[in-house]
Amino acid sequence: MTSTRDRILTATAALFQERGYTGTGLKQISAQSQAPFGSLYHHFPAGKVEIAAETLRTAGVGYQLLFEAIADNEPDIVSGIGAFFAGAAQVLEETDYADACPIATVALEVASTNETLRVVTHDVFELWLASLTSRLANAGLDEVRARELAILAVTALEGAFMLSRAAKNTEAMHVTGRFVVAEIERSLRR
Amino acid sequence: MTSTRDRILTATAALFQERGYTGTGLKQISAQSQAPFGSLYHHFPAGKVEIAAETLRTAGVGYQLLFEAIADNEPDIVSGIGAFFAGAAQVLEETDYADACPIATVALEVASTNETLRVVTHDVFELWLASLTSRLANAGLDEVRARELAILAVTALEGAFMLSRAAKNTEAMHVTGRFVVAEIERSLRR
DNA sequence: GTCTATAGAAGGATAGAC
DNA sequence: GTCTATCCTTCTATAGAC
Repeated sequence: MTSTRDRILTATAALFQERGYTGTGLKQISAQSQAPFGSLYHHFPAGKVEIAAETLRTAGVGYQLLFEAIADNEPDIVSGIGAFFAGAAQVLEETDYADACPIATVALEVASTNETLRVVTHDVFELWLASLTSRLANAGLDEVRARELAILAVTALEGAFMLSRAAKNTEAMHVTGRFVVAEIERSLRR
Repeated sequence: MTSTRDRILTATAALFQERGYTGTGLKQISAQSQAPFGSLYHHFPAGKVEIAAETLRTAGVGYQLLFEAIADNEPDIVSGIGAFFAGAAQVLEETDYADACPIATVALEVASTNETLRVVTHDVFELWLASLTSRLANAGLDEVRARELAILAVTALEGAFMLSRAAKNTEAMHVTGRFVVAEIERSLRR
């Protein structure tokens, strides 16, 4: 029982992953979400930018919940992050390298061209960093170190998505994940 | 004495950094390069994809030369990579976070939508990895470890560009750069 | 050969029928 | 209030004037 509005956001998120913001047309969103074209403007009067902003915020929260679900299934934060990188690699393989980060492509596209959306992508990254920082701090790290490691994890993940998708293999995701895990382990042992 | 062809490639690289592939129009390229619209098709008969492919290859080599120039000015590979991250942060600040990686945005946009350009972005990343791997191997690391560290450096750099541009600050670039430098130092000491 | 003018398709947005 | 048909702009690409 998904609402039209939800279908629009889900379809847009998938299109953003694959084609980015400028590469995604409203007519594509209408087709893929099985929503009549007019419904787009009924639910999002401000048009494409409003759809994009809502999609990014929703997908950003969804991605965080996915991480937390995976992390909560693991004994500690280290294996939680390891499992997340491994899961990302597996999803890439299973979807022919289409299902990656719903924010990344759009973040780079809008950083210098659309201030409204740039702020939304920034907010999503900060949401992730805050969540990860607090988990690392709970594991025993001081706040400063926890945030630094969170930043490393997110930047490394995003860069690994980029190289893995370009290469159509998971080498970068696996290698990068191992480094991040090792670095966090080392910090915790200190 | 820059040729029309060179001006087209330079202008396109700048537009790709700021707006990405689908966000860049041929008319913008024509205007920014001060080349008549017809000249685009004179020099690149296959149109936009050919311009993009040439731009990515040229900018990819240029970026590698920039890294090597910086690295050759430093006493060792560790401070070379440190200087590169620091330089990237400085350029971001000086250009209001517009002048970043000429490949990154396009790489994510085309990964699932244009096989020709996907391969070009992959080739550029592999060029960088090969160069960096050989420098790390020359510094004393075995080939496997050298390639792993090269992958970490490139993924971390690309992710740091993404978060720094979204945030309009250099925190991610500085933090990430320090981790990469520390990791390489540790490997070399072993 | 260099460049302008335009074709044909696709983009976002909107008016108004029902 | 849902949806279709259309508007105007912008896109890539090309034809042909000079």
